[in-house]
Amino acid sequence: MPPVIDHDLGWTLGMVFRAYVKTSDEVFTNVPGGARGYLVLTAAVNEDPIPIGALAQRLGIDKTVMTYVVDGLEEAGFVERRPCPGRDRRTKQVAGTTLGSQVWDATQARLRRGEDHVLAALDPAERETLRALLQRLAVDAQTHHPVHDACQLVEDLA
Amino acid sequence: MPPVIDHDLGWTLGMVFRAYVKTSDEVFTNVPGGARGYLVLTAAVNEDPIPIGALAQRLGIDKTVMTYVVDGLEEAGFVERRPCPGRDRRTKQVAGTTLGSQVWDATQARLRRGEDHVLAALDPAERETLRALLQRLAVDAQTHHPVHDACQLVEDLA
DNA sequence: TATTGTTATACTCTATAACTATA
DNA sequence: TATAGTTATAGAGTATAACAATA
Repeated sequence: MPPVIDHDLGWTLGMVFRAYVKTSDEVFTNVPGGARGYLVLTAAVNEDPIPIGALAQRLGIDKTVMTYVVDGLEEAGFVERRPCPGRDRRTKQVAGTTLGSQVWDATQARLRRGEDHVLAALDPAERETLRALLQRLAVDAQTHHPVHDACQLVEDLA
Repeated sequence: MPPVIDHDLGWTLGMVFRAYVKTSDEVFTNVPGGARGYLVLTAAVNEDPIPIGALAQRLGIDKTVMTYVVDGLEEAGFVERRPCPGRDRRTKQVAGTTLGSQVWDATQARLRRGEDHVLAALDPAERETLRALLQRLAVDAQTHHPVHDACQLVEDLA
């Protein structure tokens, strides 16, 4: 019998994702919150600051999780919470510090090697193709806010 | 500032993986063990039977998890544990039942629609490309047994 | 009353290790 | 003594809901 499993999207995605997570455990030892902390740090250092809640939604992180991820990064001195410029004093934004920027740069380099490890089976062109396709799916999933209305999906499947 | 996050492999993989998991929650309501149960069922129904432990390793599932996944499938009557043909009476293999086969067929169809949902942003050719690339990475990760020796990776990253 | 961010609780996973029966 | 499968325990992770401050 042929290896049916190899064609299963769930299996392939899961295997690749877990391989990435394993690698990231090694890469992100210096970043509180691991891969998720790195994600927040990336946004804080490189992107325009937005309210914490909005960032959580954008990254696909639960807002309660976001709180202690930011806690960890702030304790390490990589980011800091600031009041938002607007006049709504409830909102805070997360901004990267100089130290955070340096750490991010260094981690970037390590990450690239970690990713090479995961993508070792593909040549450079294929890696780019994969990245581009995944990016489109991810952005699509985020904008459509995945299957947030499960009802519609259930109908689709019926 | 540009959206740096969108280019992060960890973020894209995570988003797509979670979108898949969400969808699979809807698709696999009739399969004990969810996506993982379906994986085991797929192997049991379609592939040559191998010892439980070997199957666990092949699917990337922990052997203790495998036990209760198989428990669930067996209670539902979708698979059954059998002694292995060889003479080692410790090993058992998981074989799909007729009912299991029928359930698998039906679930297959639902799954395809669920996957279409996740891959909606890509055209048919792109979907095939993505599947093929992921498959190669997954098979590679499984054979190389991911980063099972983290030591070597740590060296690589140093 | 609704919303932002935080805290607290409970629950679900998963990883570890111990156990049994064979070898 | 080592291995296949199972069981039991504990720890990490996550989701839910309640909370304080502001709107």
